[in-house]
Amino acid sequence: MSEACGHHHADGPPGAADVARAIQAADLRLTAEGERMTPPRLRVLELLLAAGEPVKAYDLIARFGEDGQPAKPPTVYRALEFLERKGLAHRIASISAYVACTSGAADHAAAFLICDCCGATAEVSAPVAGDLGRAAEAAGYAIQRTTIEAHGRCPACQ
Amino acid sequence: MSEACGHHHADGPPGAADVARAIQAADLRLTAEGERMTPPRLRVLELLLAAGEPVKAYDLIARFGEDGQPAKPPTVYRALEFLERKGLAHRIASISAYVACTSGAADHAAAFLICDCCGATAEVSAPVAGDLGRAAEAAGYAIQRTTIEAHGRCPACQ
DNA sequence: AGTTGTGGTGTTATGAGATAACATCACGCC
DNA sequence: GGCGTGATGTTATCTCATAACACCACAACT
Repeated sequence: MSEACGHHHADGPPGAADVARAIQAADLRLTAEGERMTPPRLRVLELLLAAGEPVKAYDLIARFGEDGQPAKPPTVYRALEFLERKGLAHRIASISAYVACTSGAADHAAAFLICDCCGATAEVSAPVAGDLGRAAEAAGYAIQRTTIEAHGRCPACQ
Repeated sequence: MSEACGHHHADGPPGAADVARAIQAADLRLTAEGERMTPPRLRVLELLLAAGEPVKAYDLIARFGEDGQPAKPPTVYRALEFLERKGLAHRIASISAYVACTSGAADHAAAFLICDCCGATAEVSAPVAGDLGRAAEAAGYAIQRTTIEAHGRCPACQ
């Protein structure tokens, strides 16, 4: 995904300390909500956080085992569904990939800026009340969730 | 796709006359641009227009032959890619489906309101210059294309 | 008319993404 | 201890999409 172009990119993956911190925060939040951070969920979240960019489901499946043993697809897909439901991860539909949430908010709509050159993504808060909301209101639609993804070039790749 | 709920829905599929009109307009525009409206492209556009709602690729494949003979996947996917490139159809990533364009504009970014109950969709013009554009500018991203899809309930299904 | 390049189509095969169905297990609760 | 619920393990399968290659149509040029 990354390094499709020859550029130098500043944002490397987060260090182990960052990952640990995010895991702990997630753990706390789940416990507070009466949810369980089980081993497969933890593992998938770990992989997403460590990647720091969108990851394909089958890459997660391949990386799942500590020893290189792949997981079975449902194991990972179930973890992803849970993480997404809890707002800890997001699916990026336009590239069929998954990414750890970088917003602190518990339950939120997200939007993404995706670099087609290096794969970097930036999560921004979804403009729920903005233009799209107005269009929906005009058409009489009651919106429940949104998929908002913008593709282009990140600052480093321009 | 439609009729998942028991409601009555006003917007039926367009009649043959509407389809014919849209086809002719598309044909004119392609000719003007030096592109060819070949049989498979025409057939796929016809199917999309007749459906009047998002259609799965393999449904197009199944319906392709006049006599019930399915097409080969590449035939339909190539037609879809062409139609999308020319702005005559759009892919809706969040449900992996395709829909005929209902905007007259030749080359445009689109956004969709999708009813999870009955499958109805409304195409609205993408808010390129709006919130998302501002977020992209703030993050230094140069946007090339967008995927904007809102899911919820259409007026009839609420 | 022959030739050649380009873009489109037909066909086979396979790769990539996701889920259904069912057995089993862990845990809290009474 | 017995039960209900939610999570996991496992097998199989389904859906979505594209690679690769042969062949064909058509325009442009000579």
